[in-house]
Amino acid sequence: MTLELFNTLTGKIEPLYASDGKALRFYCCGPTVYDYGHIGNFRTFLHVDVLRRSARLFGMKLHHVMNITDVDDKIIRNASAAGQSIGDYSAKFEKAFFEDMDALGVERPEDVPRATENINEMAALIERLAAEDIAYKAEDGSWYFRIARDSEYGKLSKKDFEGIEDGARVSVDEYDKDAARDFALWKATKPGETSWQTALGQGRPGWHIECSAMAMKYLGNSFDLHAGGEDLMFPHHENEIAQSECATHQPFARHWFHVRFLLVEGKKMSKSEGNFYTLRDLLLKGYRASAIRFLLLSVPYRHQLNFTFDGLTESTNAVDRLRTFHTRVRDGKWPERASNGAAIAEVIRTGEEKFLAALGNDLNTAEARAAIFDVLRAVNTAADHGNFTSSNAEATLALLAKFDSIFAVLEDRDADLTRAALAWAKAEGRLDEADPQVIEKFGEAGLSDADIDALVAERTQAKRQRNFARADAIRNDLLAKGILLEDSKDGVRWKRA
RNA sequence: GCACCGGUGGCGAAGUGGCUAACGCGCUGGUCUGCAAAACCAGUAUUCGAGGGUUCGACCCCCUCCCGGUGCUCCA
Repeated sequence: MTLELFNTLTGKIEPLYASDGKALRFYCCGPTVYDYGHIGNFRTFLHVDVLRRSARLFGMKLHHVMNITDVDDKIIRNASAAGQSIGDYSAKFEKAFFEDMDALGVERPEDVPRATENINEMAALIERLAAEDIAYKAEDGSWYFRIARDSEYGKLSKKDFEGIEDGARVSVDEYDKDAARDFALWKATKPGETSWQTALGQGRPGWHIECSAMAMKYLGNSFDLHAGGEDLMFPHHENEIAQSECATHQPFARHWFHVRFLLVEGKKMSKSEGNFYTLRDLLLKGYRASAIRFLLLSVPYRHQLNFTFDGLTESTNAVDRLRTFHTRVRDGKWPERASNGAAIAEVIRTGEEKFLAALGNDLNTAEARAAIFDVLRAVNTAADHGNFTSSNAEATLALLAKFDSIFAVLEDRDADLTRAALAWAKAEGRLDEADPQVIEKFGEAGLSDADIDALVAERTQAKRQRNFARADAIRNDLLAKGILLEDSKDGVRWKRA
């Protein structure tokens, strides 16, 4: 079975493979750490995570690189407003970014280089371009890329630049450029701004050059795949290609992967629309990290996803069903033999085939999850009818492990993650942003697991004495506090609703 | 304005030129239960934005229109 992906560069679905026969070398444009990440950012990183996990499931080894942009205009502006050095300022948001990625179950790339630690590589790359007069220095000391020298410019975004007159849209002389579309490689700095002394002069790198320099440093001049949000296609990725290929005269990335933007409640997410959410905002409202992950993955990466609170509730319920099912299969006592164990074995086998085929077909996560729910229903039915054996259970658990190696929602870390978000809000003096019910359930005054276990035991005792009034009172109290009880043959299970 | 993407049941969302239009959530009835929850069973789109066309046959191909979204500028 092969993993095929749409390639923006060619406009076709093509097999993904490691061209060096060893590891899939891929680069993903990482965050600019100037603020907390929002769910739009995370949709991209989540789908890149699915790509990475799928590549591994299809047998590939990985060398995944993601940069951290820790110097840029916004960081400089915000750090100075906060009275901090850009190093301290960006370090705070880099840490927060990875906490959020962990909360969402996103794996760490193999290498995560920072822009500020690769200034020399960037300067060296610009010098190579300068040697061929493709890069030129403007009067203010900034360096630009001469687009006129790149006949292939626009091949990724398929833009037609013929009709666009130089200077028609931007005032050229403001930027001291030879042509309006020439883009900055190196920015001369204003006094007081953080800057680096290099052969290019005193200054700081442009945004695009970062990714070219770091991608090639870790992955070589040519590598397998480059990923990012759809907005990066132009100009960022186009410029990366131009710089890199003009410098090395070799193809840059073979395969380009772009994740579409999401909508929030039907509109583009923006602060002015009031529909802008960070992960932390949602956790403080009481939504679970696992539901957010599942929702963001439930629509394939090339389709627009409309993120809604109803959708979040739906995903919460769907994840619950999967977890309940997983627990049932794992903890149940299943017989060695059953009259119809072979039939369900076949259902599990075809379910796995469908699951892998769906992922292999341009990462169709919607179909992949449907395949798992097909198996879920069939197994529940078989189990209810005594047609489910211990070896069927093993096969089901193996399939669920494969499912979870992509979706990563079965393990329940939600309550801990919500508590961590509350602790953060408290430390930042932002506890007022949390839903009061969330504070009640998960805050320091909330019930601990031990408290709940004690109440559950008391209820079991009451039930044994047929004191149903007391038993139901305990159950209702717990429910009011967001704890849901489930009686079963094997005892009482509880979960946080 | 130019370009691109989408419009499938109450909601979300797959999908294919021809088998009963996946799957999830929700809802209704039933089984189980002291009652619930979980689980299961049954039901929940004669129909895929509208109108034309191509075809033996279209939700899927072509044209027109309507609606929503996105890009063309910093943005995941």
